[in-house]
Amino acid sequence: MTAATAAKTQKGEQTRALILNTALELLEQDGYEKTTMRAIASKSGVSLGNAYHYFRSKEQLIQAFYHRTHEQHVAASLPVLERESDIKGRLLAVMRLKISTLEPYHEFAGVLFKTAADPQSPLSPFAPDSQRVRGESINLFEILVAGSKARMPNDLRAELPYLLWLYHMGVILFWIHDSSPKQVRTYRLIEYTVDILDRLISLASNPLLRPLRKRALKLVTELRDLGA
Amino acid sequence: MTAATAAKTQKGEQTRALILNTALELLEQDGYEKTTMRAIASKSGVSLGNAYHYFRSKEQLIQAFYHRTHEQHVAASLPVLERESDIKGRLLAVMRLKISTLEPYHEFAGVLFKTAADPQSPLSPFAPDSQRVRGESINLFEILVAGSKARMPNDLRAELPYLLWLYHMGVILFWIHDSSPKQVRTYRLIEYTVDILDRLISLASNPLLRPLRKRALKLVTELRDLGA
DNA sequence: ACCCTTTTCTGAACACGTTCAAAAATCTCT
DNA sequence: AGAGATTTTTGAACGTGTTCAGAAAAGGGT
Repeated sequence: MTAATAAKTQKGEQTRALILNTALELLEQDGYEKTTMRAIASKSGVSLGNAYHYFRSKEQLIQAFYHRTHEQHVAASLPVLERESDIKGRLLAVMRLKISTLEPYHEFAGVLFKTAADPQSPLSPFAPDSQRVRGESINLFEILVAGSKARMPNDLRAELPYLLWLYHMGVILFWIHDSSPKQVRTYRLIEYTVDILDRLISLASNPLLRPLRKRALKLVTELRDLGA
Repeated sequence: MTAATAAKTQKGEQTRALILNTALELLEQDGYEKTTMRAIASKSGVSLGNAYHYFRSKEQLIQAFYHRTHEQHVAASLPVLERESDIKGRLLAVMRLKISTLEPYHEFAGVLFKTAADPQSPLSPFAPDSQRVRGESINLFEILVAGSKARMPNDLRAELPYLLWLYHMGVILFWIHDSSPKQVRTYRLIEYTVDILDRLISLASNPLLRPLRKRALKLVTELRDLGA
């Protein structure tokens, strides 16, 4: 169980769900700062201490929020991935949907990422605690790659989902700092970078670039091994 | 003045400096969490309120810390840049020095980055408030590029410092999450990526890659314009 | 039905970052 | 040197996230 104190009773499950739901509700409604633990407890009709019985910290609550938006994103992406086979189109759609899914929360996304960037936080995308969420997230890009007809070297194909996930994290980081109206810059960034990535994937089969490709992929795998 | 309330009197300057110094001292000694505003004020022999007269927030204090490590990094880099002309060697040295400069603070660097990642925070590397620091930081890479004999297209040469700064931010992000002993993984990352970047710069003159290069550079400039 | 264990829940407390009105010290100008 | 304006400094207060000892409720076995 990646979460905090699990509920061990039927009643417990109920209370836990109640707190979580009101938390998400308040979070969307009032943003991060205004959503105090006291407000959550109060609106849930629960004592402050009880909220902490089910959620180790305020960040825990946020993690649940993350997970929800991720599920929305996957739900929105899958239908598109069914009918689009071009890898460029697939990636473009998935990335655009990611941003549009996150759009309503742009205001306090900074705080989200802020806690996520702290490696000591269980919220960190690289932390073991969020491994499940990360796995699910990468999984989407596995589907994206597997279902495309794009021709590319096998070694690249194996690592591409992870690389695209990394890329997608970078785009989110950009988006968080993007204060342009309707986040125009982020959408522009996506259009450009997806085009560039598409070209790079095409070029990857070129023998001229083979050493470079090998080198880059070795970097990825070696760092992964060093991590474990 | 990017800082908080400036000191307007000689005495004020003194107190301001006193608070800042004890803050940095405690920060290095006890880490972020243990260094409370009360502790800083207390050790400085000043009231809590007075600390807030000179520093708008705890984060402000941290920004000063950032700046100090940056200056140390530049001081360590310049001598090397004098005697090394190969761009690969220059970049390798600068990046290694960056990490070794930061090394003592790895433990609480997460918190540093945590606040830095919040776009609403003046500490954010992309925020207008830290423009000066960012400018100085990019400046180091301008020196790095200008003093190298590497041949490359002019359009790339113009944007390379900024791109390298971006790259260096990415490495720092990786370093923060790197819990391997002595941060071996980060140093490995640097070796690999510097090699790759060096090869990419060499390849950039190749006509085959011209459209890709143009496209990538247009992305950079266009996003910059959209930002302003 | 009883007791004992486990779980749920409460309310008060703590330390923290931050704010603010007002006192004290300092500066400025005549 | 003195008066008025500005700056520095204080101390108390507020609301926050979080903790904890223990009360209340629920569950389980005989």
